[in-house]
Amino acid sequence: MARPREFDETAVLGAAIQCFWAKGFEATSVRDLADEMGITGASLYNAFGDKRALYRRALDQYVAGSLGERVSRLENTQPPREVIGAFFQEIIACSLSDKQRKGCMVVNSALELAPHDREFQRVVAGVLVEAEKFFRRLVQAGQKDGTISTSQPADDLARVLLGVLLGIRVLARVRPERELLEGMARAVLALLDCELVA
Amino acid sequence: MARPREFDETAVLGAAIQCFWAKGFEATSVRDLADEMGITGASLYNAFGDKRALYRRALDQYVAGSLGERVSRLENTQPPREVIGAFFQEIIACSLSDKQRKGCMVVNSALELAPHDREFQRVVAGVLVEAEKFFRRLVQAGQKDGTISTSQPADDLARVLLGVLLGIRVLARVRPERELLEGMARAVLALLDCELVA
DNA sequence: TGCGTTTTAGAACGACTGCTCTAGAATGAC
DNA sequence: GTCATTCTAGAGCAGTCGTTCTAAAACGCA
Repeated sequence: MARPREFDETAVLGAAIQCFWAKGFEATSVRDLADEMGITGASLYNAFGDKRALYRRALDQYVAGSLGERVSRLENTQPPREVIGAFFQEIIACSLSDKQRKGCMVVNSALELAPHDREFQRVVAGVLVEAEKFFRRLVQAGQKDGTISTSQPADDLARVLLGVLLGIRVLARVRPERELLEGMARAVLALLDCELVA
Repeated sequence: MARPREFDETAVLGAAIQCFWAKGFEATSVRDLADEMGITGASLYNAFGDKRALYRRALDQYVAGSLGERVSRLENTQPPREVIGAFFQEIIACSLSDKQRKGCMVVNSALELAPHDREFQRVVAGVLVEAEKFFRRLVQAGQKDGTISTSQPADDLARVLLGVLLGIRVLARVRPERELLEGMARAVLALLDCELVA
């Protein structure tokens, strides 16, 4: 019928992720994107619509490849308490090795786009709900088999795990210090092993 | 000698804070700023140098008026454990009543400017160090008089309090739900009252 | 009242923005 | 090979960006 597309969509989206992730939405120009993706501006608009739609696609692919991948890889392979510990270890490791200090693209989107854009607010909120549910499943399972403290409701424990996760992601972009990030994780994980006094 | 300035520097900085706080650095134009501040672009450049320097001044004034004010108002007026609780209550209250979802200008700066600008990295890191020290002073005092658990080192407790603070600030911009934010605070505060099992 | 200085307002600068258009090249179905 | 279609490259669009310039207005001091 017609001439087929010359580029691989997943691959060029990967390049777009790198741009948006490192510099944010506003600070990334369409020319930056086209250069990094190895296509021209016209092809970019033809394939993805506009800059905002491209960011949307890039964010989806990022989420699938980071949170999504991590959740499906870790869940159900170890006891729940260990999964939570391993999850935070991974987050800290990738935060500390992130020499460009890109942080987490979901968190970046939460602050730059979500507050002023209904669709992104919905999408980012959805991702954070999924993260919260992930923690809640693990906490509930751990409370059931006695490996996680029942002194706090599972809902609250899941919430605070999510909070510390976001805190680590923010702090790592400004103070990427191992002892700081590990101390935060250590303390919140201790909460899973605690009983209230009196 | 010469014609005096027609505007109050603190007042126009307040207007600049509102712009930068709500929209971020990149998305705020110098024309937006001049309009909101009620001065012309030329006066703005004459008085503050350039856009980046203006942001710097605005951030300083913001920090003094928010974290600085809050710390000096709350510290030493109640037992340390109560100060920490009151601090989080205030943060949650102002996050929930923030209809524009501006969040915290320090956190916003941490993500938008600090990773790519050495000076802002230093300034923001400094503010976060101050917040951490504030929490550490309170935890240490509480551990000394027996009102805060010693099951975790004061350093780690201060770190996790900072982490949850940042987490609340991020989450509130996307999911400003009372039960979610309060649950996070509830759980981390419970850690101050905990003892490890066995 | 004039002088020197510093303010002001608003036009103007080149560079860049997101985006579109015009060509022409490349493809698959017939 | 022909043709309709869809790709590519790159120039070009109007608009906005941060910043500066020009000129006039407003002050303190003599």
